[in-house]
Amino acid sequence: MAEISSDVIRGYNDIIILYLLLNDPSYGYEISKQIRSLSEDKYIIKETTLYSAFTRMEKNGFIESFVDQDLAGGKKRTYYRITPAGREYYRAKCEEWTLTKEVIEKFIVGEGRAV
Amino acid sequence: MAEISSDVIRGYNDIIILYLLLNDPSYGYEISKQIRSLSEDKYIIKETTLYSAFTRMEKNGFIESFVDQDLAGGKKRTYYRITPAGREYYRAKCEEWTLTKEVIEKFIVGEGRAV
DNA sequence: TGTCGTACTACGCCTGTCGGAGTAAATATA
DNA sequence: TATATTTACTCCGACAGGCGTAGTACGACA
Repeated sequence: MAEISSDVIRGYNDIIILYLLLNDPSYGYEISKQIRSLSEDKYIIKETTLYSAFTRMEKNGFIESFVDQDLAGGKKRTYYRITPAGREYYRAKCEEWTLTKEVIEKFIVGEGRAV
Repeated sequence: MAEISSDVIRGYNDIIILYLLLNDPSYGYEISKQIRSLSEDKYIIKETTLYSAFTRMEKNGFIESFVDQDLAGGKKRTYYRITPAGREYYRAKCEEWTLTKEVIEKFIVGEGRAV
């Protein structure tokens, strides 16, 4: 089966992550599991990709972090919350997606057609 | 208006170029004009991107080049022709596109919906 | 006792894209 | 006739996101 390559997904990890933060704050491990289950195992984000996206998007003001210190065993967990700028960025990226999709589909030969 | 960013198009330039070689050989300048007109000016590929894609794809065996030496004034023009491996690569990339589109659309909130 | 799941961090490489500059001949415009 | 634009590339180096590898540390389960 075809796999999703890193070059193809590049530029979309941001919106995938932000989508999962639209309603509630969340954290790395949970988001990675949600991406996996929502995509029906078709896309499994790499940990390094995910956490570096958090760092970058926080730097850009699209998300904010806060730490839950009170987990069992004194463990901590870093949550992320989407900011208004992040919502705006998400909206813009969705528009860009629509446009990009239209453009790319002009260069795709549909299934069943001879190539 | 939303613009197509380089991160988003990354990974699709190959299929855009190969699509334009499916029926006939062509060359850089013509392909760049065709991309522009077919996309209705929504996507204008950068020259450096285009020519480095040629180099890379030739190295990978997806296209072959030949030179027309007989242009007016002794000018030459480098044409590219898609190979069977290139057709196979194009087909695979189209499949990947279908899959990727399905995945990404699970993380997109449609127009008119509150975000 | 050891492996699996949870929840990360750090380091550095790879690759496609792009900005900028340069070359040079043909054609269009003033 | 002089200048600008179009055609048709080439070279170099920078950038940024994704990813491989490794490491840390705790709890649960068998």
